[in-house]
Amino acid sequence: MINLLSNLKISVPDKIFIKDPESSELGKRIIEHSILLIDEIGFDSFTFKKLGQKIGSNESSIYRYFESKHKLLLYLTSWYWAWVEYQLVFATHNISNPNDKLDKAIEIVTRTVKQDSNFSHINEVILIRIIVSENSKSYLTKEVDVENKEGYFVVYKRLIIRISDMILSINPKYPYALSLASTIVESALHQHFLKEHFKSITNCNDKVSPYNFLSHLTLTTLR
Amino acid sequence: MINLLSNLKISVPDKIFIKDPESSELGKRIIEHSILLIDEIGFDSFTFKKLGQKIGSNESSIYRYFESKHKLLLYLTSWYWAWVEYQLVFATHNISNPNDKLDKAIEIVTRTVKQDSNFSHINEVILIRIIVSENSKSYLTKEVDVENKEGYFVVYKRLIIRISDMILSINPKYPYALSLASTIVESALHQHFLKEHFKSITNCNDKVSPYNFLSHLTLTTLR
DNA sequence: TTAAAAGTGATAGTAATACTATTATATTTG
DNA sequence: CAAATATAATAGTATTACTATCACTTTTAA
Repeated sequence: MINLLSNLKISVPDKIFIKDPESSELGKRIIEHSILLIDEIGFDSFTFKKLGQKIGSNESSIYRYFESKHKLLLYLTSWYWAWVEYQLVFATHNISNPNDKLDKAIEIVTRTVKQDSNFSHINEVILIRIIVSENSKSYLTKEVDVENKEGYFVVYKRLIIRISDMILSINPKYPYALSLASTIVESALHQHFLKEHFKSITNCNDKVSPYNFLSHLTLTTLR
Repeated sequence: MINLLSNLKISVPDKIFIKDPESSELGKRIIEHSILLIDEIGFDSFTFKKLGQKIGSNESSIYRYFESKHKLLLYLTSWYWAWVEYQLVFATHNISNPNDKLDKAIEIVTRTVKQDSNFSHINEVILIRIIVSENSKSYLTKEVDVENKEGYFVVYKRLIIRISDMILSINPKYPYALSLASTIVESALHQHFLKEHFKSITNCNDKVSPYNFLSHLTLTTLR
């Protein structure tokens, strides 16, 4: 998978950026270090000025790639969901048993990676951490409907629909396939958060993972 | 219930505020209009200056009640969860059948109210709307661990634990009671959000409610 | 090969934000 | 009636989230 992925470009809706950060060295440094800096200080305190200082570049140069830090966050979240979608499609396409297929999908959307590898400038281990705490901020805004029309959330929605289709192929009569799929994905992130910060309201810990919980929940519901 | 609640003071951890907004007219106006203004322009654009203009008062006066807009959000979310907790305890305490009890609890955490009534200065219909889009911003911060130690999230956590206990009284061997409880509460908000903004990834709509989905999910899982 | 175009960096400037501090005035309470 | 408390008004600060301009360098295209 490593070699395969390193030749593959994860595709992000192109209205999100002004200039494709994959198209230049500076662009790649912006992505690489924005992930590190958001992880370090949080998205709320993150600014293009601070990022510019980190990468030895100028604030104004970063604005040539993204019109705001919100758009940069949309880029990172879209990239992440596209990466998860790729892994999900790749890992499930040759599984014929519908239960096994869905279970593999749940494994992929719930897991955290131990080490990054595939894309030289993107540290996936850290990217997951920022997705857990920042993903929902990408859509919990007053502009969500406008941005949704612009297609900024297509990757995320497509992933949910893929999982929903897997649910329906196990049980075509299950009436809440989309809601269950969106809950699996959202709860996976939420349980990872609780495990780190609100341990008293989750059963997840070093031994029990969000995968164990969500896999059990889904398969008992559909049985 | 209306008369009962109007004599009851919902209790919010007192470290959240500098001066109790319930203790004065100005304090009540701050709460009342912060709910309306956050609903109108979103928490990100909300400022104490704008709120001051709305209520014909001064920015500096509002700072005597809350040290930041983040603390005000913590106040509103704590108030909301305390209100939900109260309703949950009240509505379930005389139900002896564990399944019915949990189902009632799910009904309460998933419902949106049609009209407000109980607390003159708090519009609960609108408060729920802002909880759906702003609740997670209260804890998705770099300061969450410090604030958790200060007790800012006790109400929310206590509610989850109550639901978890109800789950365990149905099935004491179910190993994910806390995670299921936290998922029910989180998913309830999330499905309400999807229903309004990302209709293509939820089955909830005017006819199917988050309650239908989550009640079905929970009861089939525990059966 | 050379001229134009594109990319980057540096500097400056703006309106708004998220506060803090001070002083004056009004209201409540003992 | 004096003292304490609450509120309002004003000013000030550092930072944010940009926009604009200009200079310099590198790339590309004729």
